[in-house]
Amino acid sequence: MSHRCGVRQAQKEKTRRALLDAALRLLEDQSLSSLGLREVTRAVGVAPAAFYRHFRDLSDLGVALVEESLGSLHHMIGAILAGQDGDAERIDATVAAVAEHVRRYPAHIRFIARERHGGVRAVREAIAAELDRFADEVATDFCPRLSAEDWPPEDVRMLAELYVDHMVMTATAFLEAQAEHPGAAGASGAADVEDAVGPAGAVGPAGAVGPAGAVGPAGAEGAAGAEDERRVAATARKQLLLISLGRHHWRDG
Amino acid sequence: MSHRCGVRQAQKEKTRRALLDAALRLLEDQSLSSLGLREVTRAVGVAPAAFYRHFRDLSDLGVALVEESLGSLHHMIGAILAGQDGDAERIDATVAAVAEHVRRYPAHIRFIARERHGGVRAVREAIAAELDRFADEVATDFCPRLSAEDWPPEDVRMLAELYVDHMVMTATAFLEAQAEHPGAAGASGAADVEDAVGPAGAVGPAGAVGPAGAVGPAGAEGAAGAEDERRVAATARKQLLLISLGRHHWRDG
DNA sequence: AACTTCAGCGAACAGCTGTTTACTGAATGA
DNA sequence: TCATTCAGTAAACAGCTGTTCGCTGAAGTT
Repeated sequence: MSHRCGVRQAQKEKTRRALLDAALRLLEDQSLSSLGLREVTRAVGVAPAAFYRHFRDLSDLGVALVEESLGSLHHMIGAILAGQDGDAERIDATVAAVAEHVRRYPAHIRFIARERHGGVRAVREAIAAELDRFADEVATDFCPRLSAEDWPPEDVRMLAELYVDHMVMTATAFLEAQAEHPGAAGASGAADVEDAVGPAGAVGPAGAVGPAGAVGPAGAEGAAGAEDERRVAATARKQLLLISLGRHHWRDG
Repeated sequence: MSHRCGVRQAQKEKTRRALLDAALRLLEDQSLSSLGLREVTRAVGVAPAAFYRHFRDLSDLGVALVEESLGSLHHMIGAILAGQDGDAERIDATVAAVAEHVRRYPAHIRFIARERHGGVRAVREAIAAELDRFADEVATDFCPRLSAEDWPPEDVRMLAELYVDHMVMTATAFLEAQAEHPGAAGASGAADVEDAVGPAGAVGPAGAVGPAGAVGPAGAEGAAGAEDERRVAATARKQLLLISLGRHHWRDG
């Protein structure tokens, strides 16, 4: 038995992905501790027992979703901090990047916002650990600029945590602004779940239950939503500007 | 029928309180959307059907909890903003007040943190509305100082939102710091639930199930918890100081 | 004293939940 | 080619859920 074969592992990964995507979609309307195992398998079209081939628990699935959801954000932040432009420009780029990220993966950041203080301990701790790593990253990326001005490490850390928390806050504010006016989102991030059943491939009652697709009429009504979004962006920019202002005068006394 | 009688209304209010308290206690370990109606009535010791005499839904109970939880905070903030001391002193007083409030009513602010982005729409909206009122209050209390420096109202609002969000963040940080090391909390806020059964007063299986009291051994191990709490307080103070610094230089550039 | 109100009761309802069991049959490896 | 692995199946388990029903008896009213 070679440890990596191919077709078999690929099909398993396929239904694993389907389970994750289905759970993420169901979690837009409820929280993880109220999500049912059968609910997820029913949405995918597999037997309830199949779930245990991939996850021990629903909280296990939740932890996997955490790494996935914050992993995508992880890449974004590196690109932003690399931009060595002026103060205001970097702020603008940051806010724009967060806005686009929320527009592209709404379910991911909704999940993070909802479960950060949610009812499942393991997921809470996973999110906290990942956000801590985020703060580390921000701190080390800011350190070269700030240590030259005699910033003690603990103050750098304090600033980094403020930035990370503010980023999460801004992201959820964008989410709420967009949630009230659906608008037209691009790739919803969740691949189609059809024919992920597996080898046995019984026709079964898969997908016949109801909650398959059905995103909505998707009318062209992005007017009010765009305005709300712009208001959130303006507030976030000003808040970051104010923080930057305080940062520049931090070591004055 | 006089609209206020006495004994009858008082007993009804008594079990209503018991339901609210029991729900708040159960919500320390799970989120509202996973809380069961029977779970609450069982904890109080009443029949499931009795629930409907007081609330239409569990989300209805949730909205009631929101007003109660944030109402207590509402009083605190007025006292803080009344203190006209210097910048650093007001910050110290604020952080200390938040810390004590969290120590006194942990379940309240845990509920707010958990359900602010939770799975129940009505509760989310109630919390958002109440936090908006908070921001209004902060803005109008800060306005006399700032409008003298030509602050436009929208900038005042921006600052107020930053303060409110930071307060919520600080409160949840305190909560997590205390949650890891239980320590000895004062009044837990939840009155005893015993003999709130009602007129019929059947002996029944009330409280015999298990989750009645049992807070824990409550050993004297407040050392590590106090240190974490002090660290959170120090960070919060510095962040508020940095924001104040930015606020003073806002109208310069 | 007779009458009305109404908070709480017990019982029953259909429907759902997580988990275990023994099984099947395609992909894999010798 | 034959034996093995193992992702997925159907069925059954006990237990729980929200909600509705008619009833009871103390509190309140006239």
